[in-house]
Amino acid sequence: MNLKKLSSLLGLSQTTVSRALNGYPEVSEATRQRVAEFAREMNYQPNRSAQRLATGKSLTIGHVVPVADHDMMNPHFIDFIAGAGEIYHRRGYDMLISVVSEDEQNRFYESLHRNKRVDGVIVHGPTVDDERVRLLNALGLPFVVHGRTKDPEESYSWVDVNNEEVFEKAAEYLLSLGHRRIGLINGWEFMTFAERRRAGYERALRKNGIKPVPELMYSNEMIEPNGHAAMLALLDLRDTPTAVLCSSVLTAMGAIRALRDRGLRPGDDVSMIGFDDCLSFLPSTGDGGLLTAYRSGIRLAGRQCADMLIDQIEGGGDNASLLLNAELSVGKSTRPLECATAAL
Amino acid sequence: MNLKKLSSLLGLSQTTVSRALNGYPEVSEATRQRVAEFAREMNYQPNRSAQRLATGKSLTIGHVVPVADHDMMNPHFIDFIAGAGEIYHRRGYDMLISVVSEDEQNRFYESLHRNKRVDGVIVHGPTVDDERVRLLNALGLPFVVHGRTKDPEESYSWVDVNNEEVFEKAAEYLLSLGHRRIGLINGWEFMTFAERRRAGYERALRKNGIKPVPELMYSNEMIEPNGHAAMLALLDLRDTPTAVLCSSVLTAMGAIRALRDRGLRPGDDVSMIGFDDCLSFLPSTGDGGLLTAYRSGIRLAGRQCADMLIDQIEGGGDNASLLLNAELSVGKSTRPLECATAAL
DNA sequence: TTGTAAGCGTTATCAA
DNA sequence: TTGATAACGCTTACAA
Repeated sequence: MNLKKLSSLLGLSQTTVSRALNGYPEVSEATRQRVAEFAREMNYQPNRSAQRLATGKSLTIGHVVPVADHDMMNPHFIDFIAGAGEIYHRRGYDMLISVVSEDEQNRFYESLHRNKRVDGVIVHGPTVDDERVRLLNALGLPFVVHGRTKDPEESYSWVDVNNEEVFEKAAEYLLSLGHRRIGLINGWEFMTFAERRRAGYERALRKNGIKPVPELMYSNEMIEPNGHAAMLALLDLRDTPTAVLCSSVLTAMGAIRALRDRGLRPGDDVSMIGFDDCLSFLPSTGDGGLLTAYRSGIRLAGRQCADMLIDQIEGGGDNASLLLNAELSVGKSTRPLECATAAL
Repeated sequence: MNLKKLSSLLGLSQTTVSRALNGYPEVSEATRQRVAEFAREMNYQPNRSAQRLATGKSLTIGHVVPVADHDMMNPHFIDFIAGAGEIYHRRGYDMLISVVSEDEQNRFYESLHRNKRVDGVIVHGPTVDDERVRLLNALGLPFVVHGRTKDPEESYSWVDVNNEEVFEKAAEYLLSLGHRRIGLINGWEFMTFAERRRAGYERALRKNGIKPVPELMYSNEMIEPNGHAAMLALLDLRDTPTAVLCSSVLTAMGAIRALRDRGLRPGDDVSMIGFDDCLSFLPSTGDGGLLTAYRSGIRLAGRQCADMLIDQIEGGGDNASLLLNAELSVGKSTRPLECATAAL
């Protein structure tokens, strides 16, 4: 069933039927009713390709993910996608996810644009100096970055969490509990979020007269085994940390496993704070939970990015930005220094 | 830049240019070369919507995921997507992911089909009696199921793991170590894979003269906290199990946490086998790893499903099916019964 | 080997 | 308020 048949059956022109279906004002209420009802009855659904061709809009948002990059195809990503997907569905957009090798990536963005396959894209996992931002700006393809680059001059839309502030506050919280030797298990620091987190951590230390030392800072992909390895290394130091800050709930889990391997207990022996994106398949963190953590719903970030991008596409609009606040919720993994068993 | 401009610049007809670009045989090698080069030079990329409209193919595969269903939007899903996405990219298809509420789901499949938005879909997480299979067969929309329904008469294409056999073998392995009281922490048993796993588990017990008892069997969403809760409940039994079979590496992690909460150790006190989909962000399981597990790469399943579906679409082909084998790799979490510390 | 012309199923511009 | 008619950019008979 297509427009032509539908309209001939109705004894109307395609134009009128199309207008009726798309809510144009110049259609009489009577015919609109009749058309709508008949269309439903006939199970008519407009051919999307034809619509796209005629309007020049694809009604599709793209997400390009590098195939080998674990840091992107990670459990956080799926939650983001779930959030964004809700919005796309609600606002009548399709979500196109492309799995592309690292080196084809730029060419692929160009192709998405030239092909007119998407009206815009979401950029995941921005690095400190991300070439995608320049590329997309050059192409004129609307986009929203989940996160930020380092350069404050670059203009683009973004949704991000207050990473620097959060890690500063987290470190300060540990300092307020009396901890002076605090470890950091961070993500890759060519990723902006990780760089910012380290900056916040270091600032808190410095404000308290403590010099950040490299031996307490680890930077790696945020997966459980890396948290485990980093914590083991920290525990092997001559002067071990009494508290550790983790950039992810996954590395925090690994770190806790390392503590247990050494017969230590989180909280009791070493205080731990994780940064949690509220992954639904993991144990609950936060108030009363296992792990003291700053929490920021990544699903929410997905929704916000999607809405912002569509607003931009439809409004032809200016760049926007949104800083989400992560908040601390105290669990069982942090303890004042004096309450802790003498470590080792 | 579009075909019209490109061809007029070349002094050729659209037809010839189109044919040259699409590898039709009736074009002279000389012009093909010339066209190809010029197109590259001009950065020409065909408008996908126009192609789709003209050919009637969308070159798109759909994945419909219910929004509220944690069991689907889970970390396994992302790995599947990564695998499928690789194939789509390689074979020139787009991946459309739709996040839809449970109750719109069927209508959405219809709409995808009527809209001509996809050439086929992958069905995730089939239940024992899955209405989507009937719906899609009725619609005539090509699809491949990742998993199976219960009804062996239903005809459709699928890719699945030997769930029943694997759980039978896993239980037998535990039995061979001397364990007689074996717990099962399963997924939701309206999902076919979980039902099959229980069947395998029960068969192994019965073959060894042991009657499966409900108090040792848990069925729930496969997330860490549920594994934790189930194991706690098992440990609260008057007669606790000496070994436990977990349907997921996530519930296995929760179960291990529960053991630790009670001062017990996996392997030493309670043997554990998990079913692992090789989630890259988790600690390694298998040979020499923490957890004895049956392993089956879910990413591979994604690739297989994608290839099978595209073959079916392009070949106009018959239904196919593929049974993947999971294999046991022994880690540190299983021990002969006599070596175990007397539990509790 | 190349070209002409008719779709594909919409939307959008005019005119009535 | 409605209707012809021309795009939209490609593919594909059919002709040459």
